[in-house]
Amino acid sequence: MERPTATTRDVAARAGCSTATVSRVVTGHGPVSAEMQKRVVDAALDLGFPLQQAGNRRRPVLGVLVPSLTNPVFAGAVAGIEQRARASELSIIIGQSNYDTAQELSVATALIAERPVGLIMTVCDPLTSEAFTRVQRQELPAATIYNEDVPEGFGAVSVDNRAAMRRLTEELLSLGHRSILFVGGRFSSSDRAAHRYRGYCDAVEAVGGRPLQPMQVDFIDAVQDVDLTGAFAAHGPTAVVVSNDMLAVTVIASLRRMGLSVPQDVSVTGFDGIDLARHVFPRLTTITQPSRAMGVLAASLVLDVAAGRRRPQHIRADFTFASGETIGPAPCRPAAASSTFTTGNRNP
Amino acid sequence: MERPTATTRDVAARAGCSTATVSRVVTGHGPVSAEMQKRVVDAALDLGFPLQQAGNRRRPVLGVLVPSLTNPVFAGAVAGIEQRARASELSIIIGQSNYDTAQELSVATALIAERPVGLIMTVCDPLTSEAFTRVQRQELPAATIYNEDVPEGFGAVSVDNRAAMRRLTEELLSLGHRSILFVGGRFSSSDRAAHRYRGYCDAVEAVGGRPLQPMQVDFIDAVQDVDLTGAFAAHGPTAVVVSNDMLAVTVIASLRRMGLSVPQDVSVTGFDGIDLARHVFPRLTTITQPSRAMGVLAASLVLDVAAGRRRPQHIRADFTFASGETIGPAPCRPAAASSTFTTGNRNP
DNA sequence: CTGAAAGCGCTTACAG
DNA sequence: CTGAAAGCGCTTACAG
Repeated sequence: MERPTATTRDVAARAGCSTATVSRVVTGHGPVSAEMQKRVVDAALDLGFPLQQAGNRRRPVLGVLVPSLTNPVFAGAVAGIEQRARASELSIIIGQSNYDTAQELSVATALIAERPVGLIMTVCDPLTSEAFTRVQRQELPAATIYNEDVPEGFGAVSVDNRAAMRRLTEELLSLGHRSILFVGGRFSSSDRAAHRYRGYCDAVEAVGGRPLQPMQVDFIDAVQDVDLTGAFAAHGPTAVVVSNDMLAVTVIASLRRMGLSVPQDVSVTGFDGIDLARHVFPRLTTITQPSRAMGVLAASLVLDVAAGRRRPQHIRADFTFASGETIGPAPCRPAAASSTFTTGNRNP
Repeated sequence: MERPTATTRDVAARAGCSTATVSRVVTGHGPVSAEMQKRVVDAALDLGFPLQQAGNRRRPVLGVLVPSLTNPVFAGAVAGIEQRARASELSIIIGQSNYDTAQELSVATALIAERPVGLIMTVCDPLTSEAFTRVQRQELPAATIYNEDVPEGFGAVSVDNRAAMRRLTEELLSLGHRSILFVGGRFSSSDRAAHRYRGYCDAVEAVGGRPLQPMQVDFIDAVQDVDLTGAFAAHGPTAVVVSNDMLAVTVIASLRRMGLSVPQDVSVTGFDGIDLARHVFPRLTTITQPSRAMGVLAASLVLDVAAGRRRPQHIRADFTFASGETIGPAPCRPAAASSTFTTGNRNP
């Protein structure tokens, strides 16, 4: 894997010139005749001496750490980061944590070792993330994206998750729903889910209701079936607020399998606003985050900080309420009372 | 952005030792006392001298070039590549071409300049891609993923796109469909689409039919609406085979807007088998490619070639037919005859 | 435009 | 364990 790399001396010998001339060709600094240029380049290619078209030295890189690339929210942000990085002639290096704090730490360590110009990351939870504190210690220009509870002095780009989920829940309350279930990723793996749950609680408590316990789902990206029978038996919810679109689509499929139709029997909302949410039927009611733009913003911030042009700051991106077809008026009779469901529930 | 980096000499001065000792601490080679280790590390941190925990040198990298990260097919492959690369202590560097040959070339050039251990890429079309030939000239361990028509001696991982699309089309033919429309990305941006179209032709011609002209859509990833009115007016198809899942979901939404229901009025198939395709309603009938596994395979191949353990080879991954609910028997009366549609078509 | 030579940053046997 | 010194790969004023 490591062939003993040729040196400028080797190239000089083969090209019949001095190492100085080789160096001039390689760096692109200093005058070289076209003839000599060609001889040196040929010799370099023959010997496999690293000599790229323009700028043979590795470009500075920007490190990116996300939970998963297969969730379009993160892929969208990364796409934005890549676009912004490329505009500044930077490459991006990517690692995935798979929503796991141990992997998060090892990937962050590896990214730091690449000596990136800066780092952009979504960690499980900044309050507990070792990866996060390690990056802080490095005093590397860095910003989180999507995360909440990021300390001052560290960059951050996010929407107001709590307010956004409150908005969604209020929509359901105004449609008459009084038993609303929250389904999200495990809070220890996603501070976003935790904050969204708080927004749900805000809305429910504001009308004098009592929030239900959150249903936390283990997930990586392969969205499995979600077993909602227990929660439906216990609470008979007429609506489910789900903490992200991918999971919401799965929840809808699970409900359908339970014999419940959306939105007639149960209303469902998502969160993120991935492209597909707009095209599925029924169209998902959700909160849209400008993922790609948030990626661009985060990259710009980190690059500006790295260049000493700006202080790290917290940026709140605007979310929008994406009206869809997955919510409707609360049915008179809660879904849990439907025969399909209660029958199914008697079985172990 | 480029502060004049401190040298070993500076660190040595501050730590009160020789440059040799500094070098030993930095490289981790050679004996150093715990006391001295600490002094040098402190001095290095104070001066911002690059000195990471373990292995301060940049890890070798694997370059990855994909059309777009926001299409889950590519994100899935990249996730697999990242996983495999990490297992070998490599980082991955990523670039997107946005399905554009010019960007493809500039990104490829940038990736080559990073001196990667190897390169994995999906190009618009290997037969015409300058990026592809440039990588070939570099004699860098490399493999395409998803692409067809890759020359021998270059690695490749893909499913048999033509056979897979033939399989899908045959399914529709067996349901009685005789006017089937092919909708895909522009062939100049996607050799996959071109090959899939051939598979469609194979199936149609095998039953003595005449293939329709392909409808080629410009796309990046923000899947827009697809205007199918012209094609429906001209051919009155009872089925649409779409060259990827993302686009298929958009096509279904467009048909719905035209007042046509799937699969009652029109059958639709996708291609790729992205996670969401399994969960949307009606469940998409499609071909599933093992994207993540293909990413792992491609990464393994390139790493093996780089290590001299294997020759570049072409690997065909198995596709599976994913039965769904978006296809049904051909209706007696073609969809084009529906009143909604023909009326709309009279307007300019 | 080119090379000999000085120099820079880093590493590494060689002494002690 | 540590340093003085030699050395390596590369770059860059300095002559010509």
